[in-house]
Amino acid sequence: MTTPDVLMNRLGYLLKHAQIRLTEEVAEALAPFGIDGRELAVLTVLVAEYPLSQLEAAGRLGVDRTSMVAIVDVLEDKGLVERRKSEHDRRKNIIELTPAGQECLREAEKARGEVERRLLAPLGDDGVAALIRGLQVLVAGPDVAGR
Amino acid sequence: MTTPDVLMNRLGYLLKHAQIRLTEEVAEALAPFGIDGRELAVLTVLVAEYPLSQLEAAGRLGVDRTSMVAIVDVLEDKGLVERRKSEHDRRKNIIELTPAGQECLREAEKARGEVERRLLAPLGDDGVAALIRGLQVLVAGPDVAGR
DNA sequence: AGTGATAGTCAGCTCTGCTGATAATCAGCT
DNA sequence: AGCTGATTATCAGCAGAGCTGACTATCACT
Repeated sequence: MTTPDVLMNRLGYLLKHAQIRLTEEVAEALAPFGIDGRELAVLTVLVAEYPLSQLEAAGRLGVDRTSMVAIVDVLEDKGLVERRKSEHDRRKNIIELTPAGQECLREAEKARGEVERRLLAPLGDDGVAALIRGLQVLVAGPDVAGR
Repeated sequence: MTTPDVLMNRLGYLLKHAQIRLTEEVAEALAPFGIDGRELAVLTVLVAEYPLSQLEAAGRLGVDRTSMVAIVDVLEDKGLVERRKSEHDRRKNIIELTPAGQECLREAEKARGEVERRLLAPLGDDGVAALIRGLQVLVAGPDVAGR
């Protein structure tokens, strides 16, 4: 490792490369299911208290509404989700998991969890909790501090 | 915040949005200096035990050699660094900080540090150390566990 | 009926990062 | 010295992700 110490304490460097590493490992683990981490996140968020529209799903994931169009296109081509016009508001596309999508979600989520556990194993439970907590503070600002 | 809890524990979501947030805040803090976080990282890494070539700098930052060309172009246009042919190996471009670059590095680095401290303040010293440690493990694999 | 807002879609732009090719230079071998 | 293969910087071009702006269909309110 030729990375100098000064970089190993820079938050920007660490976040960027941690994400690269995680994305690679997750992509490898999800390859057998024919999806990537971004698509799995969409499948995950679709299981909610009520059926979500594209815009609602996009909002929960923090992606753009126009990006969601392409992602749903791909997932629909793969037979994992279906678009359905909402009966209450015909502007909305309700996105529903197909049975294949539910199966894919279950299995892929299991594989993703194993990757995370493996990568974080050296940290121990306390270390993992502290990492998650730190990232939550970064994402949400100080509001989340009291959780 | 409409983000469901299930996402706030997903490493991928947290890493991505933590990086987005940090990039925004750092960009704002660095705007007065006319550089962004990526360029500041290059300036930082140039201060080393010996003068670095473009390839060496790229290696330390984990960016591609072809990307480094464009970054150095920009920094050179801004008058912060200068390319100089190595005398020992005329294939290499030695990248040197100009006086303006050194001044910019000092001030910008101070501003970046303040942003990080502010964002991480709710965590306390122990929380910050645990976050850094967790990210280092993610980046470097389990080899770093014993540090 | 009419007006303004909302949801989905599409075309097109930017940014980043990468591959592949090229020219200059170096190092090792004969 | 000459030849060969590797290395450095550069450039053109491609792919992915995210965004803006425009358009259509639909809704909510008056």
